[in-house]
Amino acid sequence: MHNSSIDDAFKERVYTLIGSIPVGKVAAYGQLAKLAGAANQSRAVGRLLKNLPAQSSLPWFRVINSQGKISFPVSSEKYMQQRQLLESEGVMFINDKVNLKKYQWLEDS
DNA sequence: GGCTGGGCACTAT
DNA sequence: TATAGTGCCCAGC
Repeated sequence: MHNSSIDDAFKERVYTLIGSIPVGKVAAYGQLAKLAGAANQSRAVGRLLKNLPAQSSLPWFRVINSQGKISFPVSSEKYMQQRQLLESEGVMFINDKVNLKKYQWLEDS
């Protein structure tokens, strides 16, 4: 309905998951939501990242959308910062997007 | 304190 | 590319 808030346990699980993404890999918002036990809450994941302190040690930049693209305007500062961090880890961009087949984090591997 | 409307770092057709 | 479905959150009443 209205006035809901992100469950604390869900939050914790998402943070833990993000911290578990290996260097050089990426994960989708929906993927994290599902792993955290709430399949339809991809949007909440995005909200969590937005509220994250800028100096947080969490690798928030390894979270992108299901199309393999960064969820910011291509010319924005945030976009370039995120892209640079990923490229510095060996994640390559082709036409502003990542090859998920190659770089998506598979929880089991 | 309760409701509503609108904005989003989303996804699936 | 566009549209619909979905959920979190904030600003005004």
